[in-house]
Amino acid sequence: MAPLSSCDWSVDPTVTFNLCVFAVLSIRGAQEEEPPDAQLMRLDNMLLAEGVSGPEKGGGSAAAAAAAAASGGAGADNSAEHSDYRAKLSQIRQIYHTELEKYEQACNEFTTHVMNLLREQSRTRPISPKEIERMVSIIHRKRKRRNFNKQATEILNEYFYSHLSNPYPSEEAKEELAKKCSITVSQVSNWFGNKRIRYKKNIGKFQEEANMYAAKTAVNAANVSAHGSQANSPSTPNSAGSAGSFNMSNSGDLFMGVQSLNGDSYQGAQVGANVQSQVDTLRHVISQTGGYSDGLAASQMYSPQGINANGGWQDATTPSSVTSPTEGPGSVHSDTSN
DNA sequence: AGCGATGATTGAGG
DNA sequence: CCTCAATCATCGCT
Repeated sequence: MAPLSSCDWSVDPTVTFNLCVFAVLSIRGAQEEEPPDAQLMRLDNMLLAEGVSGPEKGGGSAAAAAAAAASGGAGADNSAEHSDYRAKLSQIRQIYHTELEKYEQACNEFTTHVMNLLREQSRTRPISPKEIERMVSIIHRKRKRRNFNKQATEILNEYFYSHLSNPYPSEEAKEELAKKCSITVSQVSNWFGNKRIRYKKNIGKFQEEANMYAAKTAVNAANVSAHGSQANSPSTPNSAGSAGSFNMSNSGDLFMGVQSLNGDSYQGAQVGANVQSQVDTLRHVISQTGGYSDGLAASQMYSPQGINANGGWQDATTPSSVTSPTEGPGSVHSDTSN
């Protein structure tokens, strides 16, 4: 909260830089923009249809005024009310647009300032155009937490649960996930970090979810490898976001994750493990959904095998570390670096 | 308003 | 730099 105020535009650019980005972005409470999310799109459309394409609460002076106007104008005579409303609306619209203009101008100013800083920095260290571009895109994005949309969450969950034995996506995988979910790689990292911890903390709570995604993954996999019968995909459109597109290259994870609880032990049988895992998963899920799945018993069913007593994921060999350094230095948390 | 869920941040440890 | 763990801040539902 507070540290933002300590933004100093004249110190070492390297440090100052990010601070300033944050400062400016949070100071201006202007428009909520760039909603990758359907609900916001709807809201935007609504406002558009209303004639005031604008912000919601908070910085939305226009919106507030609109509300005031609406309630104030009500109760009057019909025709008078009408013209009154219209006048106020246009007023609001005007205000909105001037504010918007101001905002954009400030935004541009800041952007050029940032670019100047970057140019300055480029004297001491190499700065790629890509980096500059990224910065600019950061500036133009509103920073406020938003839940990921359903599809993104589904994609992430599918990956998580199908790699339950080692839920550490490589840099590459992260990038792919990020692309699919329309979020940044850092967000993917955050998500997995949170997920791992929260899952581990309360496995029982996630049982249902785990089963659900296991089933889903199994079904998808089954569809994909549906004995080569192409074009026979049943009504499941299997939209771009579904796990199928992950190649299931590693469905062995799912295999391990699920089956070791039955004591079955085709451990080494890698041949056809793909299909085997699907069958297993389905069987498991069926037995779960079909009968007595209760929290306690369930909590032993799934992943625990992957987690050791220390609370680690047994083989914490994090492959993500130095796998494909597409991204050089400066890869921090949060989209600051993206 | 209260509350749980969830995305982001921070600090420690490797 | 990554992960974990704790924590914060906001969302979204009731």
